[in-house]
Amino acid sequence: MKLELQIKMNPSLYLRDPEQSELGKNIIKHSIQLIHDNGFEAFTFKKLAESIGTTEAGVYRYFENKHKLLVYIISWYWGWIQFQLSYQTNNIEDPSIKLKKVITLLSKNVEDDITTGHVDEAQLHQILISEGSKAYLTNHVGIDNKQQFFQPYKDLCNAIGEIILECNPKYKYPHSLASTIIEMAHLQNFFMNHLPSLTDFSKSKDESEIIKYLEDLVFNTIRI
Amino acid sequence: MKLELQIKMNPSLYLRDPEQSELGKNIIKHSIQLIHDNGFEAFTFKKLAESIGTTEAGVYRYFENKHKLLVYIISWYWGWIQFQLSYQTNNIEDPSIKLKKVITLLSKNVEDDITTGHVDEAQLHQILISEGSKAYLTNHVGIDNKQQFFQPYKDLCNAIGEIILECNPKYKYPHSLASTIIEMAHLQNFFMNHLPSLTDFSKSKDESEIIKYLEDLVFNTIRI
DNA sequence: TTTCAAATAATAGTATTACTATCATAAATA
DNA sequence: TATTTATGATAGTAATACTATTATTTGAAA
Repeated sequence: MKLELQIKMNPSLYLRDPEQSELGKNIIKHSIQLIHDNGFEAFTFKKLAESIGTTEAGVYRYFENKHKLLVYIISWYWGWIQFQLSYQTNNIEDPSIKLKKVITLLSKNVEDDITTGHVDEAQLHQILISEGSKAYLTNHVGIDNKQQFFQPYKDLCNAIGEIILECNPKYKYPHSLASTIIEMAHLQNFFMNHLPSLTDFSKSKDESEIIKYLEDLVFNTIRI
Repeated sequence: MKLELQIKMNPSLYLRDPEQSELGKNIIKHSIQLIHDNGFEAFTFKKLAESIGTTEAGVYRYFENKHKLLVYIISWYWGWIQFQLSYQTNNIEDPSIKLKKVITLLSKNVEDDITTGHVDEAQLHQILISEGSKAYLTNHVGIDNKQQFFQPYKDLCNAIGEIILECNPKYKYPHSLASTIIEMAHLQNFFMNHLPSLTDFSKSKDESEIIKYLEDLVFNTIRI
């Protein structure tokens, strides 16, 4: 039996559900590829259509605009991370071991997950590092937020906050620390690779150094 | 005698020095206003020209494109912060008091500094919160970095790293912690105002809560 | 098996953006 | 006074971010 992981997406993000057709899946697959390769600014629906072998109008039937498509794939990623988190921390008692798993999960370069045919998680992880914050750093963040576009991020943040509170029920900033962990796992990775003097990570450019930094930061902060 | 603060800018950022003419100063002033009001995505040289009362071509004589203009005003801001930092920590012996000043300086909503005629620092601070990371989260970050576009940010990061080391000479990640402080001072502010469930700050939306969070984070991390 | 609706392909068109180019004029300077 | 230099006014182009129309294919219900 072949297991397929399905992540439930907010229907306001799309006009037609891309999971329900070959064209839809191709849109997701090639979007990830193109945004990964050239960045979100250089990404256009025309290039995407050409890469798939369909027309611009074809893409517009699935997504209203490229911003919603970006939010879609980012939401998908957070849903997938949420699943990985519950899977990997299942049956673990010690909350500090759970928290270490979280830090590693967010910081380590991901391998492609074969149970999700049309999504390359490794590329998606890179997209999150370089483009993730563009999902919410917009003028219309309020409108998007009202439509729950950032729910998967918030859910993850809550889940991590819970683990932090299990480690230290008296810690006062579990959500802020959770969002700090998430954002810094990505940003320190970006800095390490592109602006290394903003970090203390040697030229090896190894994510394990980011993990050490974050573990030191987090456990010194929450220790009682 | 009237003191005017001049911040030395990287000449590769502009075609003609905007400090040297009325039109140039107007470009800076109105850019800050427009980016603050409508966000960087909605900002165009046409709208800017209209707002000043000049033509698009007039703006292009000063800046090659809107990205360089954004990097320019952001660099200016970091230069100004650097100055504030050295000014405010001058004659202070205790490094942990210096570090607290840094956190406050980065987190607190800024007031307009009258010694800089055409720049509204309060608006600039808001721009940094919402648009700051767009300066480097691009495809061409490597090229920009080679041209030293991010030098003011790096200098600030180094200066903060030095203070961290004064507090604890054995701390292993002074630069990463410095960039974490800078980025989180802004990001937690953005979250507080737009995605509050990613933080633990009450509805008062008071930056002093961010300061408390960061002080707790930083001093627990570096304490010996 | 036919029929009918839904999905897709092909093409065209528009407003805006991000520029480049040209030429005339005003101001500053040598 | 001659001449550079900055600005203003206008025009033009390729690309982007869409919308609209029509024709064709496909797949499910009658």
